[in-house]
Amino acid sequence: MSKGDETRAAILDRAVAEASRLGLAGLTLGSLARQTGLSKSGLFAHFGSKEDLELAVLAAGVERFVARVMAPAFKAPRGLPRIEALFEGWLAWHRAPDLPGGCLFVGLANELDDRPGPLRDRLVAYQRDWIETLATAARIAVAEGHFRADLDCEQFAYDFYSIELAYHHFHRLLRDPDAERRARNAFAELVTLARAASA
Amino acid sequence: MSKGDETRAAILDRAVAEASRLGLAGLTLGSLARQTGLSKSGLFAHFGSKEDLELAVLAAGVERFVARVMAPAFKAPRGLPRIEALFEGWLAWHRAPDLPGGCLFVGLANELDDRPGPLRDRLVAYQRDWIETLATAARIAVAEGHFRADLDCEQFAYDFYSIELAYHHFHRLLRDPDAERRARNAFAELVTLARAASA
DNA sequence: ACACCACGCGAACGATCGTGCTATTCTCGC
DNA sequence: GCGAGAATAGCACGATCGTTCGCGTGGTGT
Repeated sequence: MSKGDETRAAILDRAVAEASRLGLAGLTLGSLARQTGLSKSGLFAHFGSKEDLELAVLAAGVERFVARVMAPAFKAPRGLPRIEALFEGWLAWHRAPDLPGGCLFVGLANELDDRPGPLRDRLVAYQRDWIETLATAARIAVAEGHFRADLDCEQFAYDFYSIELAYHHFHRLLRDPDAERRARNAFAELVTLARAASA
Repeated sequence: MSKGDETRAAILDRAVAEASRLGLAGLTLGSLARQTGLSKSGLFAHFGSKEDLELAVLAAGVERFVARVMAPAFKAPRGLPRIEALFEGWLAWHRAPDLPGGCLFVGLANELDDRPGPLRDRLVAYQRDWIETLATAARIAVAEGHFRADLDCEQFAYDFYSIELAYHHFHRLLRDPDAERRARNAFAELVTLARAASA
């Protein structure tokens, strides 16, 4: 890795952490330059524009998410074990030390939901992928006989996702010490319902 | 109402809408002045500082939320009907025309979760109130015999809230046309579980 | 109707934003 | 170890941020 790539990676490290805490609005070239010890223009040269930096931050976040949550889960056995691995991996993701502000995507989602552009488009695409992954995992669990045959797998993905969002909210905004327990309760209930024979 | 109060209210109207779409970061005195036809300094004079404006926006949002969601729900009969009214009122709240960016509080939550200060403190207090209201409503439903006796009412509030957050996410970011149906499904399931006799 | 004061405007402030240019320093292949 | 090209610094730019101040003007209470 050349010198340039090294510093670029170091910048992105700080940028991801900053974006996690303060969002893209709080991610400024000035503060980023201060934190990395670079000059503002020296830092800027690594990215053609602010938007390119933001895109790079998003890409770096996705890369980490895939490596830490997706990939390990796909090493777990198909069906319910994989779904449990996704749940656990995502819980750990929320508390990753390099994401001091919690899940990067939840923060970005609220900032970008009314701001059209390539950044928003990519985030939406990633989110759809992630939700589709959840739904597919549920379908596999049905095929494996872990979940009941008539399970609405898209609804399962929605409910799964809603637990994540609530955890983020209760943990990061309200600092609720019970947030994790509540999330686990909700997940256990969700799984129980998915296993049960249909009514 | 004096002239000053009138313009102040008009400013807050625009400010609430702007904060709903773009968050507090996108809420600038300049754009607000342009939209209201005031000069920047003239507008500024109505609020001692940007933070005071933000606090006023939050207060105005809470006022509307109470008037449109809380108050009507408390006119509904105690127990399950009231809980259903809370759910419906909140669904309507998300799509209020004066909140073009969706629920004001969800947007603010993500912006303030790592930004200490009086603004964050107040938002947290409001959110705790809202959650406590949900839990209390569930306890009443238990007392009325609508919900089973051993229901975990705090967990119920968590699950209820998670549906709201997921709806916001699927509706506003992903523009998912099924968002409302998914939310209703999840709510129906939540109620069913709360009614059922304990396992 | 008059006086007064709230109300709003205009100009300017220092800071910081993202972004160009030019120069200097450093790195790495030969 | 030298020369080419990448990497970084320095400086300046226009724009916009929140904020201050002084000055008019028009709404308001008597």
